[in-house]
Amino acid sequence: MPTSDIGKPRSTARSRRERIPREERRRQIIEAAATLFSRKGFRGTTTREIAGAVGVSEAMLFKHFATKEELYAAIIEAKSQGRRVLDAAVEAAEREDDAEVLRTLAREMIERTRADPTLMRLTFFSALEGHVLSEMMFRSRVQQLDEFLSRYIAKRIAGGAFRSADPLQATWSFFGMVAYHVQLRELFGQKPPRHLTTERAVEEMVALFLHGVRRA
Amino acid sequence: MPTSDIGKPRSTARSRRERIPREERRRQIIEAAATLFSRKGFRGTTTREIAGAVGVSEAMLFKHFATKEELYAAIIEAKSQGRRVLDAAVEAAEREDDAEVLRTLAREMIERTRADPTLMRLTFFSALEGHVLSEMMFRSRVQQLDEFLSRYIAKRIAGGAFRSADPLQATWSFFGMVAYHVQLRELFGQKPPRHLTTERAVEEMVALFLHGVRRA
DNA sequence: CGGTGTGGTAATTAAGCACTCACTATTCAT
DNA sequence: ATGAATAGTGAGTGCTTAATTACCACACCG
Repeated sequence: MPTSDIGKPRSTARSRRERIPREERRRQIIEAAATLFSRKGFRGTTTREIAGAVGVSEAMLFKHFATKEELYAAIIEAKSQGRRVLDAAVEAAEREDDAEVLRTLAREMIERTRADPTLMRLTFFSALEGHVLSEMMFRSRVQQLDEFLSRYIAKRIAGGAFRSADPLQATWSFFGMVAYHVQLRELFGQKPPRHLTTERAVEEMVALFLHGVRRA
Repeated sequence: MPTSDIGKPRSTARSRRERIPREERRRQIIEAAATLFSRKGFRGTTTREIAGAVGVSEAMLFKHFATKEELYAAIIEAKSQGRRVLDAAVEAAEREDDAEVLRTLAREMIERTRADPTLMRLTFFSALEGHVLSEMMFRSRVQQLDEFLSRYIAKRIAGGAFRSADPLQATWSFFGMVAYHVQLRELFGQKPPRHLTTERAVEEMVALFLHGVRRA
């Protein structure tokens, strides 16, 4: 690398200064930062890395976000804006098709997390790092699901289809099965035996929830 | 603060240089570091903080552990040495008291984590930060439980007491309920409604596992 | 064509980091 | 007592970090 041209003004080929509109750069930065934070945590990710990933100088980041903290907040806000998981389950709920309600919820949660584990990892990181925004993200994601399923279960109990039980605890139990399934695979890298496909696992969870394991 | 006595040898009151035997200091350091790592992660904790928490100079840490990484390894080793969770469950398993087996496991897991969340938090942090040792810790803690319960379930299926199901998936489903319960309370700070005591939650999990929720 | 706003950079700053070194104090066996 | 071990420290070292500054090139607008 020649040192002679240090400081010289350049207007030649290397000046690959792709001029990109404000909002799009912003999105690029948020996307790159989210990926990195989800992989290495807030503290484990440097602004230099983020800038590098976007292909832009560090100073550019700080034009968009005054502090690293502020960038983090922007990510949380962007990511917690996700579509509702339960659109598909609502229809099954109207038909009172228990198995299908559960199946749909489970499949949707598993599939989404596998497709993009960023959100899950970000959620755990924030919770562990004690970030103020953790609570917000967690609520927006989980609360609506809790309400939907526990309300459905309460209705089925009232209708006599389910035995008497605490609807909220039952909801948490089911989501617990699903969440743990996802954690084992996406977080702890535990690979299940070949015969235990996701399909199969979901069916077993649903069956367990509806019938239990004990005979008669 | 007078500057005149800088560098002067001191043998007076302030020289609170508690001389403590090697092994005990080592334990102190490990304990302090474990607490800090579990609160702020490996990357989020500085060697200065650790030293401060022990009440010792940073240089001292490095007399005991050549690198921060090495200190981390020592923690993992110390912490994964914990007694087996399942001693109490074994006896119930011999009597084939299904409910008691599950109840005991759940209670033990919940109680231990509540008493000292360090291990759980450390496990999540290592998994997220992609630490090599994460796997080790996770395995030593979880594997033996998986084996115990899935073997028990397999036996009960073979004996005709449980309906046919995948024993490993059933195990994960149950531990999922318990793990999620703990995570909600200890990690995400979700406080359950007053009537949902731990006792009650455990009973509901066990009942759900054994009978399911669907009537008849 | 000259100004002005804007997308961009390179170089810098101040603090913080893991880790080291030269040295001091305390213990304890002989 | 004395001296070899060992517990302990204060003051660095070199490097990395988040954040700042000063400056540059281009587009578009009158």
